[in-house]
Amino acid sequence: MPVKTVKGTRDIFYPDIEKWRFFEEMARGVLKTYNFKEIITPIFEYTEVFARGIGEDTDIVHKEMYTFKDRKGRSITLRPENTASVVRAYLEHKMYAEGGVKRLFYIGPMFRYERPQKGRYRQFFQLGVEVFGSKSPYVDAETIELVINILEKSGLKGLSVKLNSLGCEKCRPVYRENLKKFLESVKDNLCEDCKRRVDTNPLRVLDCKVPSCKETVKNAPNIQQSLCEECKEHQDRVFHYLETMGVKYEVDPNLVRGLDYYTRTVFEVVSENLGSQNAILGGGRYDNLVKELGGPDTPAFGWALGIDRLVLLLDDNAFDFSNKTIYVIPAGDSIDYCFKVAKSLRESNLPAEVISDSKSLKKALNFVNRQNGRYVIIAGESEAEKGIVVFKDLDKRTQKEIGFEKLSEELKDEIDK
RNA sequence: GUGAGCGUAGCUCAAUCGGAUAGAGCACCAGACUGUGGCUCUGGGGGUUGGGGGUUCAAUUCCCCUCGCUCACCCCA
Repeated sequence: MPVKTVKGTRDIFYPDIEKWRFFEEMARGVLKTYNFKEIITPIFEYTEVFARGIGEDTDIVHKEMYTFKDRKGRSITLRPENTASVVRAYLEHKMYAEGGVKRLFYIGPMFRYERPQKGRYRQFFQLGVEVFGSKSPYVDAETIELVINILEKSGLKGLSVKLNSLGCEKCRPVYRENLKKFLESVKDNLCEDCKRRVDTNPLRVLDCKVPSCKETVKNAPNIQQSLCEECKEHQDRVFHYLETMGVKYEVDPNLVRGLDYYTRTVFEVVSENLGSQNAILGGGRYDNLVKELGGPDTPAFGWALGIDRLVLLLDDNAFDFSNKTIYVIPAGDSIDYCFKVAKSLRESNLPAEVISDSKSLKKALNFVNRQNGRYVIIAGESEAEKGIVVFKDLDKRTQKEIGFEKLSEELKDEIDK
């Protein structure tokens, strides 16, 4: 095997691609009904966009980016996520000047240099949304409801929605210090990783899976009880709207997200049917990012969904993979006639394939069988002379003659759509 | 970056304690069968056993290195 895909990347093709397209088209439809507009940003940006947008201290920026120098020596990075790029675009095109609320969605590949495993790839695909210009908790709730809607239309089971608030620039630092003090006092009971995190990312300790850490952290100060009045009020209203909208959720005070920019609402949807990479989407509010990147003070909310992981969960049985192609088979020197027939079918929006390379009718029929094909049209010399075709339904084991002119009309009754 | 498991034909897998020309099923190609299908029968093409090195009279088998895949850790979608 001379050349292979790069580690952590893969080819996606039939039949899996059918599931991708189903999801993508369904999601686009839903997004349209919430008045989201698509944005396509470049898959690479100046490294600075991500370094500043995601946060220098995050793992993503630290060790997971595909960064290289272009021919002029500028540092370029393949996007590890898309929020930073969308914010950059929002600012570059001064979209804030329109006033009001801006709703954008994107869909496309992201790149992270990580060790691949189930549900985790170096090139993976995300569908995401960003809402700019609203600090209303209604936006938090509705944007979450939007993605729950998409998930429900995907037919997924065994999902749970986890919700938390990380506070704002006023209450978070206070909480962070209190937590740090607490963790220092119980440091001996923590795992090695967590001992390190006490300084680098104390909130992350709350989410550690090591049993001893879980136990230790049970008595840690709870962010839910440390929220300031405004944050508390915001969260209560998010809860209220979610309940009105019929979205079921659970509050998880230990939910922290890996990106620096989140404020207040954070959420995550996990599946019990994936491996250890069980988060299929995550997101939250980021009220300071736009300002930090040099824009006007603009509150924002967004989420990103892992399409690879979602497709992994889609039930094969929910898809019709049956072969609806009408195979057009020549007999004798009738390939010209076959094309006429196929053309006619295609004009009527019926999928047709001419079998031009088969040495015999028998072999052609054999081929169709192996393709799990059902419909065959024999368009041989004698049919061409009479201006008819022979239509066969291989499942029903029936065949009949149809006049060329009546082809699409008659087939509409025969073909199972 | 760390750890574990696995790499044999296109696919799924065999190959005894280290032993002969590495086999089978499915798939593919051809014929029986020159205009009517899934069956059957016959024949055929396919492999540097992931790669490199070592031990041995002899390596798919044992050892080392390396690459790849998978899962887990870290982290995340």
